[in-house]
Amino acid sequence: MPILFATMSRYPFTEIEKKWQAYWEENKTFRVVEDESIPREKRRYVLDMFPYPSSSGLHVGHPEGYTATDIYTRFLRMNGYAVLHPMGFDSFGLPAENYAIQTGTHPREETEKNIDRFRVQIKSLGLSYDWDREISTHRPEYYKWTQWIFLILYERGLAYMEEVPVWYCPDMGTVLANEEVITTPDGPRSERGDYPVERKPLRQWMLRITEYADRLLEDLEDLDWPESIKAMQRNWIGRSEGANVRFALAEPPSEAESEIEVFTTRPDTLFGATYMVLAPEHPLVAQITTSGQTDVVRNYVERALQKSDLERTDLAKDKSGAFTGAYAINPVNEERIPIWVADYILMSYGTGAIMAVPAHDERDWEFASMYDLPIRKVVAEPAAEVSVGSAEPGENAYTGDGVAVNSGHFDGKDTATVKREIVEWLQQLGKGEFAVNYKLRDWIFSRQRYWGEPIPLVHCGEEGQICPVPENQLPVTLPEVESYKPAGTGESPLARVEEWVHCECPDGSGRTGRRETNTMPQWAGSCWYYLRYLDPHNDSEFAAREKIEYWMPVDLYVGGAEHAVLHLLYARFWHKVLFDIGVVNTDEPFRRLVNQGVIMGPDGYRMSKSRGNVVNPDEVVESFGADTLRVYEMFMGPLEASKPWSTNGLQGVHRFLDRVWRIAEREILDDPSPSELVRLLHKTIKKVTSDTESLDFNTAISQMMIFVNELFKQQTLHRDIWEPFIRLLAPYAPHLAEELWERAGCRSPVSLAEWPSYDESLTHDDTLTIAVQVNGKVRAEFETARDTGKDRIEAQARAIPKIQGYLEGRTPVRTVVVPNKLVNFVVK
RNA sequence: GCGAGAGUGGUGGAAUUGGUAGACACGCCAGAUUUAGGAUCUGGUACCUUCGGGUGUAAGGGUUCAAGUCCCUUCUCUCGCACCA
Repeated sequence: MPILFATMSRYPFTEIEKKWQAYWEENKTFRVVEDESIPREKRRYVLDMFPYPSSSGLHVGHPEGYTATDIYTRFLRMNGYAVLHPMGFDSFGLPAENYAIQTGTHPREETEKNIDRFRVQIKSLGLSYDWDREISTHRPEYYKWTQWIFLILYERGLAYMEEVPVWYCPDMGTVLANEEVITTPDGPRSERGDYPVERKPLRQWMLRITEYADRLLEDLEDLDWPESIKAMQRNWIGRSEGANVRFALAEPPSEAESEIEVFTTRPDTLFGATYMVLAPEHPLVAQITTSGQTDVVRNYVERALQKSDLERTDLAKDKSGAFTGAYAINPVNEERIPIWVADYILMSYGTGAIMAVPAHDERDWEFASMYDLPIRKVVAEPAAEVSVGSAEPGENAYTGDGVAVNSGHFDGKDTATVKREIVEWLQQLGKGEFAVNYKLRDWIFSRQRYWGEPIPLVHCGEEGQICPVPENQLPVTLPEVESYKPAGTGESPLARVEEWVHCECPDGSGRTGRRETNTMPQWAGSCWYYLRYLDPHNDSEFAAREKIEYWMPVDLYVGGAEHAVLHLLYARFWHKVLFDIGVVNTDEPFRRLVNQGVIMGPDGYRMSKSRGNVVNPDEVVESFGADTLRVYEMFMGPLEASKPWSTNGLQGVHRFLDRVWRIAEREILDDPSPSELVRLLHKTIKKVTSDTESLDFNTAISQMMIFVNELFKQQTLHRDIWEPFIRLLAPYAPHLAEELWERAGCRSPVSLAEWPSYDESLTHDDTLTIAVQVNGKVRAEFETARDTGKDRIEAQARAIPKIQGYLEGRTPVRTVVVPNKLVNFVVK
């Protein structure tokens, strides 16, 4: 299916675009320096999510966000702002390494090649970046500071090593974070590369992001971010309040293991706990299982551990479990309740054990029904009569709030009160306390890969004491290796480079040490890149304090929603750590966030190579020009909406720019334009100004089209409207605007010209149309002067013969007059 | 199931604080130009109509002089999370 068609254009866009790109580059038109004479409120930091330089090059999704920020940046610049608008590359990552494993070429080679190609492509779009600030995360000058930040985390106890069950990918030979694993019909797989992954306990570097959970949650409040993204982050952090409660074992296997601790959000239902459940991985399972139940339990646990996560978490499947033979004592009523093991309880959440209250939890209800366990109602629905007789379980679990029943001296109290009082009581008994739990886990930070930042630590001496590499020895650079394949031992390829691994301990003791061979995940470099742009060539600091003060925080951050949780949460976490040690000036990095929508293929499906519906921006630039691509992508619809690509729509935009070109072929006259056109210009300036400011680019373009259509109908062209129009067009179609500006004899570049202003009085028409309604239906219209008085308008409306016909013989009820809009006669 | 967002012509989409629904663009129709096609230009284009008008913003109800916009109920779609105790 041909996506592009040849076009007969008389507008020499290729020539124009090359010319002005060269001009901007030579003159460093968009270079920005910290100038203290520019007041704070006239500085802006407008940021794009930097790309991973993949081998397939730019796709049409990239120009969407990049054009949006570019238009906004150019607009601000023309309005006298100093704007920091940088670009760089997130250049560590798996695809380059996988390619290296296959071909033997150094990932750096492939990466640099891709970066060069990306840079050319990005420049061909006429984006106004300050290229002097370009960064790439794989360069030692950059990752020196990524390592430096890691050491801060390490020194503050936020990085630690632990043996954890992790997702291990045999094909890639590496560990992945939970977030990098996706559930598929074929079981859990890696997000990147789509390889199967499995659970395996391994020693890993972890980052204590959970320590920041509350702040990451609370500080979302004040951010100007899409509600959906905030919701996703809240959900991911998953804070829930409740209590930890300890149940004594009826027959403890040992002194040390005499109780089971559970987390519950419903301590008020404690009297309804009729059994307990342990996760199959729970360490107590083996200890407490009675001899008679050993075989059953062992079989069950083995089966459960072999299940993929999908099987285990499939909601549709029936619950399963096994009785351990052991009993626990409910602390509130001394009741003996059975302890089961079941895989609907996850070891990774809470304490890996629960008290089951089947009457008030759907999952427990289902399980209890299946295994015929007792169900006791302890919360009566508020509407129901609270009596002993109504305290029988219904058809389903009742999970709402209500009034306590069957709960000893708590009977009759409402859920909120019981929650509080029961925990206070448990506290006195030493059996429990209030507790908060999070879904958020600590971040598994190490990867057994080559193409990432080496973790700058050395394991020294016999005991393997860990010594950080001091700042003056950073960066710890990647050694050359013979093979990029993982060591196969669960270690990275770096482990095989003996001369690199063996080193002197950096503490100066002369001991020998072994370098940490794990590398950081791809997220590391992108956690702080927005700070490096501030001061990209500084080799004594990650960024100078004055420069941070000058620009931060980021005023507008635009990128895809796919980074809603991971990148944005990690970056916020690192930023808060940097804030805590006092090296950045704000506790949040990105004040305002906007997600551009996905551009779908012309067939309405997500673009993919296999579907063959991928639109290549290079081809669009070649056939229609970068300005057409820019304006079209912005004209498609609201920035945040996902929308399908349309080649016809693209041609429509091209036609618009071509018309502008043909208007420019007229002789420019210095006498004034017809007043109607001047009015239209002022309306256009007003609308384009406010729409550009609010990122409503589609409607701004529509207004420019209206203006051009009108101007096109005129036979003449006057300077008084043409120059302001070119300036309006400049952020959108910068190449064309530069060319027209030069041809109009103005001083280049228009990119740095002043944004046009408008005269409010010229944005309104002198006469306008008033609609006349009878009982809310429009029956007539008439023209009248602007701001005509209410009485006069009503009289004019009443004088219309047709309206008289409607009013005759009817009783007037009231008349509503909205000045400059309408008259509504209400009659009976 | 939970959370977030969205339903407007043949299509993408416009519509200040409630105030003439469908801007702009695509597509389509007619005409001009052209040897023809393409390109370009002009005009038309929500639906129904007995040409008076009537009906229309997912469906139903409500508030109001007036509802795409506010409220309630239902349905559908997209995205995210998903046995989180």
